[in-house]
Amino acid sequence: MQRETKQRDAIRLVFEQHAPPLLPGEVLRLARREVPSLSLATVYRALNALAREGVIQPVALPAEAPRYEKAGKRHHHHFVCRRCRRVFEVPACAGSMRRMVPAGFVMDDHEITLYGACADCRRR
Amino acid sequence: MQRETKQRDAIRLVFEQHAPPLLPGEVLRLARREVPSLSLATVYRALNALAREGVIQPVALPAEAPRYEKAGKRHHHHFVCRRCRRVFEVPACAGSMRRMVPAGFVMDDHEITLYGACADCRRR
DNA sequence: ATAGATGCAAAGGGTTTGCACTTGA
DNA sequence: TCAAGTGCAAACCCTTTGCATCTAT
Repeated sequence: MQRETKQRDAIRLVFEQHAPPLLPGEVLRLARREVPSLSLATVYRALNALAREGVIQPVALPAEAPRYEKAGKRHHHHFVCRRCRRVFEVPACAGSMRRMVPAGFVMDDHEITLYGACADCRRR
Repeated sequence: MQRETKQRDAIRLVFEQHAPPLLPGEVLRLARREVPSLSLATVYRALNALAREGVIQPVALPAEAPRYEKAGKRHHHHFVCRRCRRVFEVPACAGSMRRMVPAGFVMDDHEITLYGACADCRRR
């Protein structure tokens, strides 16, 4: 990503304006507000480039297609609502994971995903 | 899955003999030892059926294709070795996840995945 | 001017499905 | 016997890629 184009600006803007991790298709839909001619291929290319540059980061959730969110957030995890399928940021962490690591293994990262019903779906 | 066929027996057997979560392709390879003519389509159909029946359960790991393992194991999580890509069972759990749940949300399940180097890869 | 970026359509990789044939009960 | 199960190939869905065109520098 060496040039500044209106497509890439639009895609970067989407991540500035949306906190939850987004699917490529959602990025396309949102960025088309700025650039209606935007194609999905360009979105994929931009997502890969922006991720390589560290502007956004991939968010892999179990049984979910890969999403992306703005990079540089502080440590957090995600909550997946089983009803509306929305993904929420959870600013907390469980801590004590070190003791889960089997003897002889070395852990360098961990991922926690919570499942359940979000507040909105709960009310209904 | 109402009939007993040699294909399905072979697939069930694979899960009896292999603890770590398996990919469909691995199931095919292993089950072909019993039934060489086995097709991938049959594996997929059997995996879906066995999962529906609760004989096996899907194991969804972030950024990994869905795997399956024998159902009924006690609560555990998984460790993914970044070097050899093998998946290990971790019999422990971090506990204290309740406090991560945002106000108004209800959590009914959680998934923890640890990443790093397994003992074998560590030695090298 | 020209290398990089875009859009389209085709190609890939993994999973599912339609259909004729086979087989368990 | 005959509905359920199998194997094959085609269909699907999502992501990547080839290529002609466009455009930022």
